[in-house]
Amino acid sequence: MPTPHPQPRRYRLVADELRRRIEAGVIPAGSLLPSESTLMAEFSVARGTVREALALLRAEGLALTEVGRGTYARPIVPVRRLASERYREELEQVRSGELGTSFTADQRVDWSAYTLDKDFREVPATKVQAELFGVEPGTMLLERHFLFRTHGVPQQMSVSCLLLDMVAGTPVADPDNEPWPGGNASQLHSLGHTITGIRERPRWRLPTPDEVDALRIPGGVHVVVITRQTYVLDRVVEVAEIVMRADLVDLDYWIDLT
Amino acid sequence: MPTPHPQPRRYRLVADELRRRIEAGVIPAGSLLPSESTLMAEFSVARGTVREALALLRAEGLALTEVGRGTYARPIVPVRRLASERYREELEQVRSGELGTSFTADQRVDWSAYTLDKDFREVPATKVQAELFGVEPGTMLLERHFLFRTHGVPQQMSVSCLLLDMVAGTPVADPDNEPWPGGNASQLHSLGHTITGIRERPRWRLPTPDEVDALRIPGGVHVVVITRQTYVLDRVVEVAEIVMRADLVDLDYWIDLT
DNA sequence: CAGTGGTCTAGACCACGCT
DNA sequence: GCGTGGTCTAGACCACTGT
Repeated sequence: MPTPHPQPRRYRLVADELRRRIEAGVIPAGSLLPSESTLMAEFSVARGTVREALALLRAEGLALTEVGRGTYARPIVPVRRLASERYREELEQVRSGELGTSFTADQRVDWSAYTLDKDFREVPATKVQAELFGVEPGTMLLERHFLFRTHGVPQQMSVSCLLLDMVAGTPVADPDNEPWPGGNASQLHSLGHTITGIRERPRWRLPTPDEVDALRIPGGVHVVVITRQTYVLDRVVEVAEIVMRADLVDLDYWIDLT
Repeated sequence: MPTPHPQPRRYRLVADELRRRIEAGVIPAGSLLPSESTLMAEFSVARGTVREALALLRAEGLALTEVGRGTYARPIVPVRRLASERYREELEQVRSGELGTSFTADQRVDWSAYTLDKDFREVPATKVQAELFGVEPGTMLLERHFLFRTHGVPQQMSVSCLLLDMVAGTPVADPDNEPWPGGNASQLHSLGHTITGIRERPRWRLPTPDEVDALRIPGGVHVVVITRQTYVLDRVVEVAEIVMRADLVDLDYWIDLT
């Protein structure tokens, strides 16, 4: 809808003023904006106009809306930096055999605030999954569905798949062993596979209704979806799809050229 | 706006039906959807309801809208894979001293379809720029604004900054030398700097009015913004911000753990 | 319960793209 | 000029969240 109407465009004026107030701190982060009816009165516009202004602010990531409560300025939330280097750190741990020592102990302490919903299924690979693994469609996979929470708040959904004949009968296939100390790298190491590389393909989209529900995503917030392939040499040993609220993460990739 | 109204919700029904038609190929990619007034008649709903349905399809990336023309199913467009490995390839070229030979020649052929708008400025570093470079705010920078086109179609906007006292008086500071064979890596190599790493931080947002204008972004399409820092050892030698239509690129990062 | 946002209607005027 | 979407109004009923 690239720019008709050279005139005022009232919904823009309303949005501009609200944006100004939010950025100036007149409306502090996390606090409620005036209600739609208040805004109708203040700016002398119809409700539809107010709602268009609020929709714009939501799309810009400046405001969130909850039914029955109101629209509020986006609270300042701790953003999780998702740096590619975290994989290297995980692997260092595994290689040095230091699981269960200081670093892992620290992790465990952090884990006290974490809870994990898990659901393991054995399924034949879909066409997409097969392509990502480089195997024939129908090859059996162990599909592991996770929902991570911090202090009870849902943070991340993921589906991680392993080739079933690589894990069947091992502790990795037992959901009771999750969360696994040292994570994926450690898990694969226990199966005799040492990760040599990871490929990540991030994209952004609207959340599905399932995701809105599971992650309690407020109106106007998008999700980041990362498709991850874990490699041992040229072989893909794990395929995962990770879904997070886009406003809670900050992707950070390091490309080493030495 | 997480899900009130357990009932039909008409705009959803309209959107669902249109989505079905698009995915089934009843409405081929690139072709126009029925006009809003046609949809009003077909589904017996008010115009606002039709517009909400179309807004949803736009937000999902399935439809694009152009004023005076209509709303059409997203055409199938060649998506550019933005793989991190491309930096390694550039660097290989530079290292092997093969600029001007086959590979570069091929590039040049490709370049025949490219045009580049450029605008160089000498500016003091803003706080953000200074932080990215690791220098004091106010340090002079060469700010290079580029707009890339393929066959005349704007594809990518970028602003690439170099430390002015590193480039002043060199061919790199002359816009007439753009596009530079071999790209950034080659350019920095000519200054005696061999790149050792790159950090990229991708994010996603609505386009600014400037971006809508420069990149001719249709309604409902977002942009990917990549903040790039080019490193020589621990020193940042280039900082760039790259803006592309989100529906035309596919980010692909490889994390080597060997 | 009152107040919030979510959905929907039925009008209206305007700027834009085509023919 | 006609049809397109962009904006705007003034109503209405509903579900959800609080008290």
